[in-house]
Amino acid sequence: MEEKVDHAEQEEREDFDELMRLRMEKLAQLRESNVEPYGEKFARTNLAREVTENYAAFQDQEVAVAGRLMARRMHGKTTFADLQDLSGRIQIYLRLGDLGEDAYHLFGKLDIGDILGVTGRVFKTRMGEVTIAVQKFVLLAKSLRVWPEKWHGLRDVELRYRRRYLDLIMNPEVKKTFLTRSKIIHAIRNFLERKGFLEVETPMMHTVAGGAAARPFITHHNALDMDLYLRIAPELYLKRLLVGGLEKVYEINRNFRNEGISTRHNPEFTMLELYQAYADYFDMMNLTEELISTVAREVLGVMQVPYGGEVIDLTPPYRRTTMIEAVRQSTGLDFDALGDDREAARAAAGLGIEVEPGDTWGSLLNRVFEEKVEEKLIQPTFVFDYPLEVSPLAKRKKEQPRLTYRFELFICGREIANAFSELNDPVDQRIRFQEQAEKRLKGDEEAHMMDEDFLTALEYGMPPAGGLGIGIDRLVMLLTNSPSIRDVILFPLLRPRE
RNA sequence: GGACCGUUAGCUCAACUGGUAGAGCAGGCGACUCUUAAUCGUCAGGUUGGGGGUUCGAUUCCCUCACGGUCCA
Repeated sequence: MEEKVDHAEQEEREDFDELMRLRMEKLAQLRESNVEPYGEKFARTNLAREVTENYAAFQDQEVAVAGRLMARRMHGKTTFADLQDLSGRIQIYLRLGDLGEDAYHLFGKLDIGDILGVTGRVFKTRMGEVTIAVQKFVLLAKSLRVWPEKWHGLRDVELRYRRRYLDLIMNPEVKKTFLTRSKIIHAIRNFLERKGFLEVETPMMHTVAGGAAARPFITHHNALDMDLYLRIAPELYLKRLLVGGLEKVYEINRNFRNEGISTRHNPEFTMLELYQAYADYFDMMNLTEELISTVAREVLGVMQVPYGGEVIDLTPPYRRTTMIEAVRQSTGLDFDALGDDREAARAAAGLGIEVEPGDTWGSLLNRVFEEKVEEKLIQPTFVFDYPLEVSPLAKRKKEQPRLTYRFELFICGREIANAFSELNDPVDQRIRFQEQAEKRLKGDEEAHMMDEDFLTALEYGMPPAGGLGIGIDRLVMLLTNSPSIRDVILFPLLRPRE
């Protein structure tokens, strides 16, 4: 066999093994016989599933479908093969007599993974399978790589993430999960649209990383010669829009947090945040219930969803409890009865909680809740009235000033939503920032940064408002019964190979 | 960051207590005009993740590095 120039170049590639070399040779042979291996537009008439599911309508009709060659069964002068497109698979049937010597021989030279367009008449085989008797076919893209095995598919978790495109083809449930994810986000947008919320986009690159307790990623702007932070939350910009009179706004977009990776954390993740002027956190509870149950109904058609070993009932209303009450029920410890930080420290230590020097009544209440209660909240539960110290952007509770008008929603022991009556008192907000700044000075890298520009906005006057954040990835995990956040993010962050 | 588990052919997996690295699928060649994990024959395919050590001999035991998974922080 004569060496082709491009072929020789390709051979120098390290990952160019024997099997790929064979496919490159086929590619050269195709071009030699005037068959272009990378075709152009193909006018398909139907998706595979439309044809297989409506045989009565398609019987004896001519259809044109396109897809990837996933299996081939050759019997001398006839061949069966499976073509897979977005909708699913359909069997195709080719006969030497129908196609002629050249075309039939060409089909024999194709490989699993090649993308084809076929035209033919729909019929049913003796075994009852809806099949296209191909009259002509065209090669639309030659595949140079060997595809995973047809029966066991692609199992290797690392390869599934690194080559998600293979995962999507080989594992139908993966495609289903991401289609569901898309429907969920679509349903949320529709819901908020109906409620009169305006979708906005706020900066992803911040000069002050605010709105959450988290370490940011740092990047650099060359022309301005300054460091910028990838946002950890859009909160402070969305509230500026409340000052600007937009009244009901939301954003669904990425946040970036420079933290560890786990089954529940990816460094970039998708968050819904919304703000409604003249509302409070109880309005946000109602809205949260309505949103989640509406999405479940519209996307899944059911209110009971399996997750892990549990069945979660998303039918509103959800259980509501204060944090103090939740802690009392689980541990018997009543924080209402604890007078000061020292008493709280003694009581928390009695529960086996490790008490640190700077701990206060509020920080200990939060810690006891996180360590003793959170994981037990399997069915949807609103936990409200969070301690002041851990809620620097929430409005202080009038009759209990160590608490705030804040709640989180827990499902399957995980935080799904976080909301408050927004702090709109600029003087109080400044004090909260100053307290956070002190924590930063003491080495707490997750403490909030002082944001003068945001304070300026508050000083102009922000209407009282309810604000809500929902972690979209975690919601999708719940609604698709996915154990890892990597199962609902198409390209989760991985260290590069080699 | 820590603990544990994993990494063998393109893919999915074997290989006992340390003793010549195998199979299926995919691939090449051949046969076959309703198969569907098609079938039959035949051939080829390996730096056992990288490096080091112990040993007459290492996929196997030890150390180390890389990547991934699970749990914990």
